[in-house]
Amino acid sequence: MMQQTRKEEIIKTAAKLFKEKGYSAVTMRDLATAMGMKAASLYNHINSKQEILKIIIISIAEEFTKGIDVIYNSNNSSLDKLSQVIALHVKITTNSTNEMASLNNDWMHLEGQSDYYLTLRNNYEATFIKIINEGISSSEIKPVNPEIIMFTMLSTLRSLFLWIPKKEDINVNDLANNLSEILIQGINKKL
Amino acid sequence: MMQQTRKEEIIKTAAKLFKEKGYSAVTMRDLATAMGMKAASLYNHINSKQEILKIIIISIAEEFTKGIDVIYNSNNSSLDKLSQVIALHVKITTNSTNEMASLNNDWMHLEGQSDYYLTLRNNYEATFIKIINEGISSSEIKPVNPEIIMFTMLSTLRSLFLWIPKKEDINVNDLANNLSEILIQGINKKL
DNA sequence: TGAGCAGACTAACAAGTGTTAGTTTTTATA
DNA sequence: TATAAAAACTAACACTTGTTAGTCTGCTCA
Repeated sequence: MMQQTRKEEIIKTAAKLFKEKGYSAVTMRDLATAMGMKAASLYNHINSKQEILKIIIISIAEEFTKGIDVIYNSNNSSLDKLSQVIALHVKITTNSTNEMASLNNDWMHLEGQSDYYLTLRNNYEATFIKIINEGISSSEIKPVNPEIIMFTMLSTLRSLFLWIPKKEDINVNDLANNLSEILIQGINKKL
Repeated sequence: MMQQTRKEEIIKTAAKLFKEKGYSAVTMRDLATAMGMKAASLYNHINSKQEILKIIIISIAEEFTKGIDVIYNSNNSSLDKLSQVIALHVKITTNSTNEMASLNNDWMHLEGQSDYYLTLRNNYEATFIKIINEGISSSEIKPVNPEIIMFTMLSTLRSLFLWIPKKEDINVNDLANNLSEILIQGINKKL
């Protein structure tokens, strides 16, 4: 239906405001003002503030889960898989920068639905760890604590939404390549 | 004065609640309940909700600024300085886990004081970049985009507050050493 | 042209917000 | 044990919150 457009506009605008101040600090009147309408009018398109948050977060979380499963089941080396995970984050974050902020900062405000989100996140991290462990087994990856490896990589990748909008000049492929270089090879020149 | 104790207790409790739900979603009645008192009684000790946030954030931000200045002005190699920065983050985050959450997530709710916070943060990042650039000049560090190096390291270090409380078994020194290894040497075993 | 409808509006609600004023209880010390 | 300070209380305030009900406007198409 064509009216979906308006609903999607509201959700996109909400994501932008949520990024700036967080879900709780954004009022329906703030959102309405940003949309150029009155708060009550929003309810012609959406059912509740909660629904907006749910749509933003769950759709992206599912995108990540699907993405990493494809990567895990491919026939590449473990290090290549990790590079592909990096590229996955860069791509999704580039396309959905504001939404990524809600995913990271506001998932705990999903009333009744945060269990589902946490399940998705736990599955994602479990697959991530499997890739690392297989890389250690095959001697591609140093035998460092795999949780610390994942933590380091995921911290960086989950923070991309803070950084990408400031660096519009940087090419997406370059960014993914630079991150792979740093995260996988390190920064030590070892002369 | 001895009464400071009570005020500090309130601030510590507030930091814990702020970490769980964010500044905006925590009400003075929530805080009072967690303290075992009524909301109005909080005002015998603190002036406002804002004041609590300000104390939490500004004191830690100043600790970081002072810490990195000492490291920058020391006579170590650039890579050693970076290791010390990592240890600084691990130490402060271990001692002030909940407060770090506010620093990262709620600084934008500092009404009228966020400019000062941003100044501190910009100074911190400028010094960080200087360390990296000097390391590149002296051929200790690979000539990768220094902003991306800083972003990678800071993302990881700023996320430590999410991770440290789950890993109480891990020794603080071990964690700092592992992070230095991964962030500086990379994870590639390069057989 | 006129019926229907998407989408805006105004007005209002009940509940929750940070905070204040004034009062009572608890604690410590002289 | 009396006194004063510290710290709790009750009651209330003005304002903001998400949301609902009901209405008006303007476009689409039979």
